[in-house]
Amino acid sequence: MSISESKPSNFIQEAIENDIKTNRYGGRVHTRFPPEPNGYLHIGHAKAICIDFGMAELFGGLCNLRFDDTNPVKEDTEYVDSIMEDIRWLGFDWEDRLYYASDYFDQLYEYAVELIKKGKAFVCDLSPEEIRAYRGTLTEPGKESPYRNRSIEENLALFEQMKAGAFPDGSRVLRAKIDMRSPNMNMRDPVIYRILRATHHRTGDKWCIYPMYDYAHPLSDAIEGITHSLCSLEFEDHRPLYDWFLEALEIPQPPRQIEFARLNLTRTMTSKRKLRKLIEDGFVAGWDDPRMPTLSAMRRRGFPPSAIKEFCNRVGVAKNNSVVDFAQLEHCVREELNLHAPRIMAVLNPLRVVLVNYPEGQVEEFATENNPEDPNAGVRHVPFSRVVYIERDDFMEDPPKKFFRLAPGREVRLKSAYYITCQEVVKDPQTGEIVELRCTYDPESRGGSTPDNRRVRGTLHWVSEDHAVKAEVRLYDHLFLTDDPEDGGDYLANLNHQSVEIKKNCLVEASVTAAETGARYQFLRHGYFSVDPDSTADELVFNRIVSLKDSWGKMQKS
RNA sequence: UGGGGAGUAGUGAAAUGGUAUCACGGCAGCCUUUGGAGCUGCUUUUCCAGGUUCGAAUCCUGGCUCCUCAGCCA
Repeated sequence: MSISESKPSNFIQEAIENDIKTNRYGGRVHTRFPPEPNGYLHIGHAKAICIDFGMAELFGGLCNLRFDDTNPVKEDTEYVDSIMEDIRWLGFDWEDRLYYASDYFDQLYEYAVELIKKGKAFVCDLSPEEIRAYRGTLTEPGKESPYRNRSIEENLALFEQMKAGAFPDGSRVLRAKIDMRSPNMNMRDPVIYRILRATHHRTGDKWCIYPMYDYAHPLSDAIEGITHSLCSLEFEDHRPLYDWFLEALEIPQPPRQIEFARLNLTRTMTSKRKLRKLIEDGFVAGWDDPRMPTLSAMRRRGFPPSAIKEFCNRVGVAKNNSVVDFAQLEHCVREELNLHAPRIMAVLNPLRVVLVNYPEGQVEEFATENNPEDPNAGVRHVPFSRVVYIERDDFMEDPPKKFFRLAPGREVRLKSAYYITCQEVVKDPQTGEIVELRCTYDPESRGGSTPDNRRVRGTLHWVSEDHAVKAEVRLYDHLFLTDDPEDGGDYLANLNHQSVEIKKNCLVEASVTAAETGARYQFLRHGYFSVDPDSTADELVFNRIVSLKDSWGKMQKS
């Protein structure tokens, strides 16, 4: 099956197909992903990346990475590196096509001179406040600047002086001469160059004038030979301006801007300012705290990049503002990990179990499958002995009807090992807390089944006391309690104060001691976990990526 | 209230004048050496009102609701 058949079609794909059919760009498809290096990429960017690179891939075209760095006061090279890392992690490749809008500053300046010569741009001396006042409102037309009809020669001279640093910051701008009466605010003689003395992360102090996005973007696209410039919906009413620059400068085969709705997720906030506040207030540890919606956080948490890509494919491409259920993402993560994550046994809340009739000092090894979904994953051997630990939640002294696990007098299976029956519950005389279970095992049930084929309802995971290793496990939950973090108007009020639970004394199978950072496992009956970089030679630290679906847990809640 | 967009099950998407389809979620059942996974079934939809048509989610007219634009941000 080809890629185009496995994905539902969308309007952008159709538009590109049509352009190919009509030979609009000589059959070429060339897109670009244009981040501003002013912050970390988040899950919303992942959708844009998948669309930009994905469309090019689908049609055998190319996608450039271009940093849209036209505002030096906001941008930093620190972000450049993290953005590249995130895109690569998602599995996309811009090959040798790494560009910066700042690479084009000279060319962009020449284009501006050309606009002036064509009488399509002018230097305006109005202050920012005056420009705002002259712009008019949504319902009233704007007024033309008194500087609008300067001669070409004067504009040329002034613009050159702007570039040369003759004027203070903010004192003058270069504006496109379009239409102050346009109902589209973007066409009311927009500013295209401003004076700004700031050190640029790439061009240093070479420039004291910088182009605006609306001007730099279409021309950067044109310079790179971009055919389809895909962006989000809020740029829809910038499109006439995008086209205006290309037409004014008589760009042949001008690129075409197509807008799509950005991704929103339930229980997720992507506002840079608000996320920063969560960090500053110490609510999360940083931009890569596994609860954050950034790609670096998702990577640390253990989300497989393929799951994120699959998720982006599934949510589709459309023009309506939407909010996708986080469960959809979790589903993609589980689907991927179910197929590929090796299984191990880990006990998060250990309860000691002594098998009273099992010989002291004896150790057996039981073969158990690494992944029942993947026959090629093989088996491993787990050690078993007289004292094991099971999950505290897997025992109840006075169990309700549908509890299929261990209880006094009841028999259950220890996965791949033996059937055991609970004979005695040992409690702390002071607190009444259950400290130990004394059970018998059935030697006939070796490997987990008996000759008489009798059934047991429950199968528990376990670890051997003498062989298990201690680990820290971090259980994550959503950062917000409400689907919409802004519900009620205050996102801080909706914060989930139990969004992380750190469990210090977990016991995991010795087979994972050598696990590398980032390795992903399924902890049997719990969920999927990855090795956090906080792990040391002495102790592994695991992040819960996502839990397994838990029908027992669900029953208990209702 | 000017301009630009968008309205299809709870959520996201498809259907391009011809049986409203898919995924997620929820619910029920089957199966199970993971209460996982898998399988089966159910759940539930074209913003409203007119019109054109044998036939409308799709075309036309009018309305409603939501998003978006008044940075020398991107």
